[in-house]
Amino acid sequence: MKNIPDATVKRLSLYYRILQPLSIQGTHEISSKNLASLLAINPAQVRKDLSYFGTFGKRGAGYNVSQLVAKIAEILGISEERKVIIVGAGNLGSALAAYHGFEVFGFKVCALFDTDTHKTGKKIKGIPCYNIKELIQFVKNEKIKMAVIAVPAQFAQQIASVIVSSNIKAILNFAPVRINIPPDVKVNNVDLALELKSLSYFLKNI
Amino acid sequence: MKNIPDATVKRLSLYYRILQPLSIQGTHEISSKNLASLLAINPAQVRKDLSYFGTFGKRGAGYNVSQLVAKIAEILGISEERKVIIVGAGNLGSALAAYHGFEVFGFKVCALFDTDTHKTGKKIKGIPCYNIKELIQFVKNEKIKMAVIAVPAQFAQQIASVIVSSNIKAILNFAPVRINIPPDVKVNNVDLALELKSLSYFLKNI
DNA sequence: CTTTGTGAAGTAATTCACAGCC
DNA sequence: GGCTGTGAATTACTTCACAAAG
Repeated sequence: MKNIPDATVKRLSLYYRILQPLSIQGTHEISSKNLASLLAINPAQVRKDLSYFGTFGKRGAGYNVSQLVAKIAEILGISEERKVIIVGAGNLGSALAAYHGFEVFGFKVCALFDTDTHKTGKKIKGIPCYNIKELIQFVKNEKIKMAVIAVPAQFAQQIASVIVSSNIKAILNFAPVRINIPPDVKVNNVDLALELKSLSYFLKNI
Repeated sequence: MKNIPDATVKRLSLYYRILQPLSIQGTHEISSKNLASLLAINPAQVRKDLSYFGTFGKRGAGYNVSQLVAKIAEILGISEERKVIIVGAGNLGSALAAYHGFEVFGFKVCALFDTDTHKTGKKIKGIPCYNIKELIQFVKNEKIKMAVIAVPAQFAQQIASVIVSSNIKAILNFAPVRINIPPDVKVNNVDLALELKSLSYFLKNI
């Protein structure tokens, strides 16, 4: 497979989110123009993104919605449910545990991990919380493939190392530091303060 | 001012986050090479980013750390504290309210807004929660310039409209939908399910 | 010597524009 | 007529490479 831009993969998610409800409510076909206008992007962008993975459209008509939904689900690997663990059961971690956005889109939060003995051994928002010492075994038993880091910045690196040694290859990092990981592990960073700062810059320059 | 790439502005935040602690612990100077290696990026990138805003370095020596910290703070508009409101006092909203990452970087969460009368009129994690009807007046009185949207997808657009009519020009949107706003308003989207999906794609293609 | 600042070169992503098909 | 698929053109971003300065 060719090198697909990261931006393309993220847009596929957006397409899916638009198309899935349309498919359920019975919309048959959609043109790149219509889909693009729903996302305020360029129609050629939509066509090019899809063309990386094959040719799904009908000239003169557009794309079959339900076919396209199935195809994107397959491309993104969200046909089956993905199990996720969250490390850090503080404010952010437990909010994420309870966040329904994840399950709606096919991700199941299986467990929280923390070091605080006031939290471990209990359920938080319905999700069991374990000690971080149990992480590696749990990941192995439950065949977990994805982890979310929601610990304070100063612990992020050591947690990342534990996660990597558990053989997880995909990490969503909320800690406001860049973490060092082997090249075969993918990290997506969600950096809240950074987003606010970039807004702040915008405000300064209106 | 020329067109500064969005990526440059976001990197400035990263530079700031590295430099600020260095400045406090007394590091005098830093070269673009050193700074770049701390972020695993190219030294020329650092120099080019900074050069958009002026010439701050000393040839042969590098950059004065505390000067640079002050300069970046000024560029990003984080010299003064920025007041922020959060709309939506559910799991995510209240977690964000309690998230210390914001205040550490100079943002103060002044209020939460919700429609649920079980929440309004109370304090949540120490932050007062008001009814959304009071939003416009509050923003005016308190001179709020930034808002965070943490409501479910189906309400995001109408909340965005309220925020826009309150004359706020910068929005951080956590709802998993693209919201339509006038071109003079800046929206940064933080899309958690999207980040997970892009990880999922990565896992499929190892 | 070292390191900056920056035009020029090189990459990557997006958009155009049109041939080909319905 | 309408719309896709895609090479070509454009735009945006990154990296190189070197003159100028300490």
